[in-house]
Amino acid sequence: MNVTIKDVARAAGVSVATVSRVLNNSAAVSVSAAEQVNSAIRELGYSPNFLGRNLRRCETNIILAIIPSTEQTFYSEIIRGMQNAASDHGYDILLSTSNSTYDLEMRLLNMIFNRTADAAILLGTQLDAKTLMELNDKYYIALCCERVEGADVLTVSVDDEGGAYAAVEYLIRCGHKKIGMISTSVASTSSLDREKGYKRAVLDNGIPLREEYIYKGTYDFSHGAKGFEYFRGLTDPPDAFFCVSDILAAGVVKKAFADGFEVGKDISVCGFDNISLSSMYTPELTTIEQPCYEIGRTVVDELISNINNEEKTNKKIKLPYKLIERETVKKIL
Amino acid sequence: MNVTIKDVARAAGVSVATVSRVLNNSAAVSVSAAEQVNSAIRELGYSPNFLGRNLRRCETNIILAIIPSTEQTFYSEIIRGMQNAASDHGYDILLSTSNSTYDLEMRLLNMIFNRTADAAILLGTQLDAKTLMELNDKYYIALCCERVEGADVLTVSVDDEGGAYAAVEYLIRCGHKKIGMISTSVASTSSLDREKGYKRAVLDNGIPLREEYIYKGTYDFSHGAKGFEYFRGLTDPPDAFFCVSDILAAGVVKKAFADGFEVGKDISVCGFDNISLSSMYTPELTTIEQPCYEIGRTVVDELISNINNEEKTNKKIKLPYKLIERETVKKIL
DNA sequence: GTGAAAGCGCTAACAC
DNA sequence: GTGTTAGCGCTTTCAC
Repeated sequence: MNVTIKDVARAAGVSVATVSRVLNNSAAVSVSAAEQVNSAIRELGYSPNFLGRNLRRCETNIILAIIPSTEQTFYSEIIRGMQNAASDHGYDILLSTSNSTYDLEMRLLNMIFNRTADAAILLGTQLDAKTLMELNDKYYIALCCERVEGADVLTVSVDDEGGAYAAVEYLIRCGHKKIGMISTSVASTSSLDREKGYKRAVLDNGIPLREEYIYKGTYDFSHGAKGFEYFRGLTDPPDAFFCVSDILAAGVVKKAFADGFEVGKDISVCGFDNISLSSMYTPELTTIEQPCYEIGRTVVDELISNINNEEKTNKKIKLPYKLIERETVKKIL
Repeated sequence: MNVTIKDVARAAGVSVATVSRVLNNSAAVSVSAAEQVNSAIRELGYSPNFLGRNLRRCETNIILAIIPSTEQTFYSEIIRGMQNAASDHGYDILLSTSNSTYDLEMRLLNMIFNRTADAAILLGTQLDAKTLMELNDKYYIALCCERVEGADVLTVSVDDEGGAYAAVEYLIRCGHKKIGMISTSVASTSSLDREKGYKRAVLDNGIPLREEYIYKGTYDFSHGAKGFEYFRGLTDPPDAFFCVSDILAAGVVKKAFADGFEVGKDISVCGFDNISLSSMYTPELTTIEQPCYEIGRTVVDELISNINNEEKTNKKIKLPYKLIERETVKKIL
């Protein structure tokens, strides 16, 4: 059943070295020999065993991307970007999901320890800076979407702080002064950076910063509604809401509607990510778009350049966001 | 840098065979030797090179799952099911996306040809029955969610026809007699099976079958609106709509609302899948739920049993659906 | 309970 | 332009 390079060599009447040469185009081979080999390959239905090749070469040309879950639909474009970039360099991207779990993430990282993968990209990690730095010393890793404070590791993400700043400033420009933010209390640098942007935009525009205007929940849809309820309970509730994700924004839109508010007329909501849901919703979500495809391409390009250059750069790259004006923000002025 | 089993053996003062034995628990080793080895492993930070192991064993314990894209959020639970089942048998699931592209799918399948993966699961394939059967002869493959007509290959999916039948019968029970169906014209057996279910339910209930009541588009959200528009253009339009997916159902709900219809009061809509979007929508989507987690577990369990038994069963398994009553269906009676 | 050694399939010196 | 061969890191007989 398992036809090997030896079988091909025998059938073609040449040595295994010659077969290997035509397989890899690694050296000149006479046309006649090449023909011989190729027809033998075809006849025998030969396919090179990469376990042998990879062992010999000490490389797999596989990059592992570890994502928390495939539930987050906005990973989809990132992955497409990764794949295209990888393909350009002869690499393949393989995905696996960690369920945001330390144990599973470690088990998957094992693939780089045991040489089953050449590198790993972490889209949201449970590991701390110290561990990450140690890994980065011995292996090729990159962070994507979520940076880790203090980790000097190649990181590619959107400009979270700038995006949040733009969102809030847009809300202010539309006439809003009481702006609530729905963020998360989970350890997430993207949320933290977006909070920074929110605060800076508020302050820069001469609006007093109120701590009670920042609600922190989880990334779950239900926390959109919970956040909205929380704000409605305040004596002086906000009339505009900046959410750290579109899922959360959708949550407040749904809850607000259920409570009799017309979003985009009575109150305003702005999300972040621009996932496909955002334009499927009624009303359609105004949001900050991440350049997902570009993010994916960039991590992989940089990671492979690290692999090839043997001089890790550990760049921290922030790609530009884009404000997408749709229907959930009311222009008061 | 690369510490191997030899280094461990040397450091522990034993042979590589002994190290291998403690690594795999494959044979009795004296406690003292085992301790020696384990501490050497710890000291040297040794991690076995799986390329060597896999080459030797002719197996990788990796199952490749090829999905069209991660955009379809309902794969998420399927994957979780796959992972858990795989983990129970000492396997890992790796994902890759084919973008519904023949070339990319083939490139990924290459991983089973070149022994980088032990088996592959196809969630919606571009390959035809003949190719699939040939692959199934030489390798371990399985189909998930989408069967292929005439392919005698292990297949696990929801009971598509039964689910559609249940949806349409529910609509009828709620008092509807004019039921339109929004399906797809792409080659998809799940759509075809759901059409069968629709037709059977209509006929079984003494309602005449009208060909113009079946609209065929793509899986794209926009085709929900297009389908709705098409139906509104009919001289005698339906007042209930069964959609082949929740995305499509969401499309008709949004369009209907924009056109001034109150879904769940003026007209009814029922989807399929029960993706997370369905309960985030306003109104929330009535739909047919797929047992995603179970589907994932089942394919992997059966696939691994095929691998172990050396006697492929090629079962065709249809798992039960569940009607989820929410807000988009009006009860006329 | 342990070690020596063959060999998994492949690539890449090296010699011719 | 081609063949011989060592060896990648590992597991597993086989002998002791």
